[in-house]
Amino acid sequence: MRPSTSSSTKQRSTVRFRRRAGLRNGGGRRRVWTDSRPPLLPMLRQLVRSGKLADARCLFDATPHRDEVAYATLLAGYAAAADFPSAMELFSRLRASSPPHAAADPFVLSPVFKACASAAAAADAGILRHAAALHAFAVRSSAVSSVFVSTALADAYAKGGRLDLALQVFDEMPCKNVVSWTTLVASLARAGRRHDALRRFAEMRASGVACDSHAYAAALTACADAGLLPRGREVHALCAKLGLDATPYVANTLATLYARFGDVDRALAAVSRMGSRDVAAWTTLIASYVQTGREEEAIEAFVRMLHDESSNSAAPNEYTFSAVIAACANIERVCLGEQLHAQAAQRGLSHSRSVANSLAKLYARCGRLSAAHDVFRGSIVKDVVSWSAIISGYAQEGFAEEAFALFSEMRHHSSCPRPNEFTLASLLSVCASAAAMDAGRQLHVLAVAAGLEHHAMVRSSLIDMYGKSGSMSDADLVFSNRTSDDVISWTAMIVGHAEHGHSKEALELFEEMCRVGLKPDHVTFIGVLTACSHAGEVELGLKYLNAMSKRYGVEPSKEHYGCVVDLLGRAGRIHEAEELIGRIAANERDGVVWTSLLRACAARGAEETGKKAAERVLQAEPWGSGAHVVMANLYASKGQWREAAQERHLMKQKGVVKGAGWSSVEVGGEDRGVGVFVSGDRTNPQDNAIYLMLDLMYYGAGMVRHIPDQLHLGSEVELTVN
DNA sequence: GTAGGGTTAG
Repeated sequence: MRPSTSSSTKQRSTVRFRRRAGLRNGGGRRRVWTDSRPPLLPMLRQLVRSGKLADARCLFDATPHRDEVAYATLLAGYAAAADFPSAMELFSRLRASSPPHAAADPFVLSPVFKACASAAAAADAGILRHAAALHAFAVRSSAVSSVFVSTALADAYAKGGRLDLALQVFDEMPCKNVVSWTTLVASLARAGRRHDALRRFAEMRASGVACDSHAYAAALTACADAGLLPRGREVHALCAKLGLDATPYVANTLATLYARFGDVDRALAAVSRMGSRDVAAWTTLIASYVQTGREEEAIEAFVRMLHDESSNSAAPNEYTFSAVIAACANIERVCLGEQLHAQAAQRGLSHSRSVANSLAKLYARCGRLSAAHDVFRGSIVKDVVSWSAIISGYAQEGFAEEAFALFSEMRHHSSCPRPNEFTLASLLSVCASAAAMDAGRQLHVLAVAAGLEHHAMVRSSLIDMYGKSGSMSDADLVFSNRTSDDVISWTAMIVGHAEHGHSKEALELFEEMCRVGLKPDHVTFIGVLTACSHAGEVELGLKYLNAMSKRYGVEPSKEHYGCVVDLLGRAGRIHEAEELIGRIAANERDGVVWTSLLRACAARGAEETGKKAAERVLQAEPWGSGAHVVMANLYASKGQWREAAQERHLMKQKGVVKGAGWSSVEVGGEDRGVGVFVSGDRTNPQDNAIYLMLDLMYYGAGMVRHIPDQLHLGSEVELTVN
């Protein structure tokens, strides 16, 4: 081939690239092409492609004639290896040794920004200063008008947590193509602004840009994270039309979307559309099982994957370990979880953020908060998931103060992760169980500010929090303002009304929920049966219990039977209640249902059945004191003082101690907190003042009505304010 | 010789 031909082809293609890249003065400057180029490039390319960057660098350094193409090739290698320092060093050398236009070449600058983006994604906090300096250079040299350069720059800003700067770069792009649009969509979604991401996706389609599989994958991720199944279905239809639903990226995203909504069949169908199963596909499969409550199958799939590992290239990675450890967490198999912890450590994966996060969840879920805490404190980079995991761990164990302290620490942390729906939901659940509505309201404000108030997870937690704090009107306000429907929000409303004794509202909501096509779950039926119980609607309760499996496909569990046992017992239908207990699977029968029956017997003075129930309670919970107390009361109510005393004696003999009852109250003022009342506690420094106030209160109350003699509370109750 | 996407953890 004659050099002149080769050279002119090169120049034409360069001009074409510049036009496509949107460079303003596209063909304005010329490259100097040597007629007899040394065979540097093919060898360099080969070394870079096989990842031998050190060798590539030796070759590069040993070659006297190096043009921008050689620089760009090596820079691309550094970018792919996420080696920002090397990329920066090489770029600086080019700037120092060549005329300015060499460093301003989009082919050179783009990989430098890409390396920047990878470093930013790896939470390298110092990277933003470099990005800004390079940005300034790109503006001065006009390289920023290349869509390649500006896209990579915007991506670096977005991954470094400066979405504002990224958006600015996007806005100033002279032209956008499918890649820059996709970067924009993905950046917004990653920052938690999923609705904005979807708006931009719509804008992108309207602008006439042809979407590819990358674009659909980004949009589907936004749908899945925003909790928008219908939108996800629409996007699915769009990409299915183009046949893009079988590409691995899209298929995995689709599976995630459906699994997140509990539709394991569609999730599995999506995975099976892929030709071969790589690590990500295996991981998606395992994760789909986990998210749909099929943990055993998840673990089996993981084992199958390990068996395939030797013959296949699909070795589990950090994401896989995350998923399977999460499976162990859900079903509280801490021993298996520990083994996986060791396995991951052996493979050098235990310090990866995702593995650490699921380990924290595992230990927290299995009641080993200190182990969870160690994992959390031991992880070097913490993201919003790490914080949410540990906050949720404390929240689920009822440690409200610790949960809020961690939340405050998170908000003051240097990386300052934005709270998301998981963080808020965990904290709201703590507020709900502590009936701390003030804190709950503040979280509500935070949710609005973060644009998360319409997320199903947040909405249902808000409804639950207001309901449990006693304000059904606030719960109703949140519920009425909903922009989409989900089972959990409806259920929270039903349970809220049921627990407030608004049985009619609860049951009406239930019927309406079924009318709009939502499928009630087992929690919904707890609410329904509680409502029946509070209203004394025995027949209705029995009707719903029978309809559960027949009509709604929800198998009643011991909790449901327990509600109805309680209902029958309160109505005095003790025999039927006893019969119903017989319908609970023997291995599920626990002390709770027998306690319900026992209480009913006590209320009705049904001594014989009561004795039997008490026996069963004691069989199930030999350490418990409830049965003895109730039986003692039963005997006492019938004037059988000797039997009553015998029960008390029995308790003492067995060394059973009734745990101290406690209660809590929100304390306002400067140092807001939750005060805990506990019987027999003398730790409060202000106990004299508290005593005095209590005496005054009892005195006041005594003026109004007679205080029964057996309530010697004045001498027992003290107040502890934490 | 240049830019974007998937799987995970709460």
